[in-house]
Amino acid sequence: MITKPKGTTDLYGIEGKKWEYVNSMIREFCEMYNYDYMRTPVFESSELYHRSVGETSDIVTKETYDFKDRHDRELTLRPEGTAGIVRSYIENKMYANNSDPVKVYYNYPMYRYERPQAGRMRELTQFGLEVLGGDDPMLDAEIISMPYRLFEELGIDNVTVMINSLGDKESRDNYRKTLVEYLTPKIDTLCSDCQNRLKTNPLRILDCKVDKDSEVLKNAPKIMDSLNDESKARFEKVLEYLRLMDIDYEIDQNIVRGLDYYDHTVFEYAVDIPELGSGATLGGGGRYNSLVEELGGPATSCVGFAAGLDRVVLAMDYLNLFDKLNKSIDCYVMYVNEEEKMKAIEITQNLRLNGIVTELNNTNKNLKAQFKSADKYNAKQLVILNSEDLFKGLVTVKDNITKEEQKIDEYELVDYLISNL
RNA sequence: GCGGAAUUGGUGAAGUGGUUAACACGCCGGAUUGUGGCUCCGGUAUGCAUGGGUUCGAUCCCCAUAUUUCGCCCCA
Repeated sequence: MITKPKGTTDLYGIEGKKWEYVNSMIREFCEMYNYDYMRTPVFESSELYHRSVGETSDIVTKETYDFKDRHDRELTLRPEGTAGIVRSYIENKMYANNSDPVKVYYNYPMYRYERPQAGRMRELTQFGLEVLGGDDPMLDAEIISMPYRLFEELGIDNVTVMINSLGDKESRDNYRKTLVEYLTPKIDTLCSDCQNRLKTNPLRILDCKVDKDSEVLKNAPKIMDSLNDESKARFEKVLEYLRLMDIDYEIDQNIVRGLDYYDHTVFEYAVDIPELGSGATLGGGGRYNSLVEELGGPATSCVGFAAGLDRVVLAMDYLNLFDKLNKSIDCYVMYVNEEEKMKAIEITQNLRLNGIVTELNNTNKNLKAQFKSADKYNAKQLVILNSEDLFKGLVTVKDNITKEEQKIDEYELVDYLISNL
């Protein structure tokens, strides 16, 4: 038997309904905020991801799907959303002829070569937001507030925004230096992973699960003390706007995010769902004011967010937020013989075209089986055809809740059903 | 990339080196020949993830592979 590739999933039945529900909520929500849908290719030049993500972590070397096509082009399956959108922004000169920022959302599959676990797939779906070409702290607050409200709308209402500022490049470089100077003499007290991180990505030590409670890290210099005045004032503005929008936030100076391109605001959504593990997050993002330039565009300030929907759906499962998705249809049409069947086909199409959610007996079974089938679909009304009545232009309609039954003129069926649903 | 655990019909699962692989749900058929949901009766794995090996004999023991899952790394 051929099995699915590691870390992929087949989505069908009730699981498919859950995803459709979340997707439609995302679409409605983003349109309410006047963000446009944007889609970029599933594969891009490998160079794009190498340059955007940076070489400091394992991401590019170990966790992308790289391949060569038939003309030896080096390509990579999209591992995240931002790089492709920035590439497209530059390539299509979306910065020209537009004094307003470009606001977009996306919601599509990504590919990462990782060891799968629950809620962590090789083919995963991410939903994200980007604002390209806007430096106002108001936009940081907008990007932070949107997912917060969306989670709320979906029913996940115990979310806290964890927020921090890395400051501008100067501030961040200062801090990195200060931190490395502080930690280097104490290197022996760090876990072995952190000893490596000290060289490769020192800020991530703050995030370490092993060392997070150690005295050394508790007494480590804080990033706020390294921010210059301008960066500090900027951060204060973001917080002020968040309060204005009544967003529940907490400052966490250990949030650094993994990638090089972030500056100023960084944030994550912490959610308290025991089944997802302690310290679980539903997504995060931040400001990236240098990425567009690094990829060859004009200096452009941007801020963005992304969340893995696998985790969002899992979280909603644990909170029983999909209960209302139980399938139900308006009407089920029953027949037994061929003459009735032909009429049934006609009637069913007519009902469907009039917006009545209708299923037609598909199995040529006896009536008993058809009743069971109708119940399986939670049909509200049953249309039962029989040859004698058809001859008189009548059909039987049975209310599947009250069990009351009536004979209706076939031409009045649509109106009757609509007024009784 | 590293380490641990798991895999038996459509589903949840019991079980054993030796002729017929429990039980339950679901599904199919009948009691009931065109008005059901309850009940009763019957049928539902030529098969125990895949490929090798050990054995007189393997679903069971061994090895490999695949997938799932837990932890680490990483987390865009």
